[in-house]
Amino acid sequence: MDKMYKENNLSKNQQIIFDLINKSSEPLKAYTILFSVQKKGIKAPPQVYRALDKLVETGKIHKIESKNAFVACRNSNCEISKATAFSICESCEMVDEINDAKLTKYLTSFSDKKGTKYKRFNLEFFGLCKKCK
Amino acid sequence: MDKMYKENNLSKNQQIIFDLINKSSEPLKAYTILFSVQKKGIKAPPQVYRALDKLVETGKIHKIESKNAFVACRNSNCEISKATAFSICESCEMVDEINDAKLTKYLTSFSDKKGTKYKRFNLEFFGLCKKCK
DNA sequence: TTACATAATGTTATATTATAACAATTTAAA
DNA sequence: TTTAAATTGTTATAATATAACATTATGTAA
Repeated sequence: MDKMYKENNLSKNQQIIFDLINKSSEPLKAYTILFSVQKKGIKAPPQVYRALDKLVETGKIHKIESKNAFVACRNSNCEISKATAFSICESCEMVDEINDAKLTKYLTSFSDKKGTKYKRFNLEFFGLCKKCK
Repeated sequence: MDKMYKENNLSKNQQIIFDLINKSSEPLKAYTILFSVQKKGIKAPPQVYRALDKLVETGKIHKIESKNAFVACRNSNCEISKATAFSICESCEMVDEINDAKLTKYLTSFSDKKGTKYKRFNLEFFGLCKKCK
């Protein structure tokens, strides 16, 4: 049978779900995604979670842990999600990815009191966004 | 009736659940806690979640967002959980609270490109702990 | 002390988030 | 072209968390 996808490295379900997240202005939850893509034939949670897992793994999206929700990566510098930072508005729930070279460098090179370095971090800032202030 | 608690500022359920988390060497999940405290009369999820919420609110414990689990605060400097940082071992799942004044100061005073400052942050580092390395 | 507001508790049911397990198909590539 | 790996489809269920409501305990102020 003809190949069903090839233009890029995403599979059909991955592409559908990435597109949805990518054009969203806010973090999307797994079941919100599920309901949105049912018309496209994605009918069950495992299909969504598998695509999300892969997209996270490849750095195309990030999971906002404090919200159990997903955003598209806006930052070519966070190679495969080793170093992620977000600002989260406590009022409107808006999430922005922070792309700050100095911050990344500071945290990437951080070592704790025992001298241990870490290969990955996730940082979530909370406050009020410009609109809500 | 006689007052049931007063030695400190925690209620009965809060104290039971705090004690359990405080003496644990690893993060505890809500349902693990629930099973552990059923013999003490705490029988339903809302009782656990309410105590956890209050303990988080007052800074006695922290939630490890990437694990949906809770640890006791080991750091008198993270006043009411405004500035939390943890190291998480990807192999043995061990979690340590990081208490590093420079790090805290750096992140507390961080402002993004638009000049926005944040009133709270949570940082999770991932890597291998000393034992697992 | 009594009366009142607030906080905490107990309880049932249910909502939300996530994975296990297995069969089938598609893809890449040897 | 046949084989391994990745992806998909599907059903069921596990794990995490909250809604809603009734009751009791606690702190405080009249």
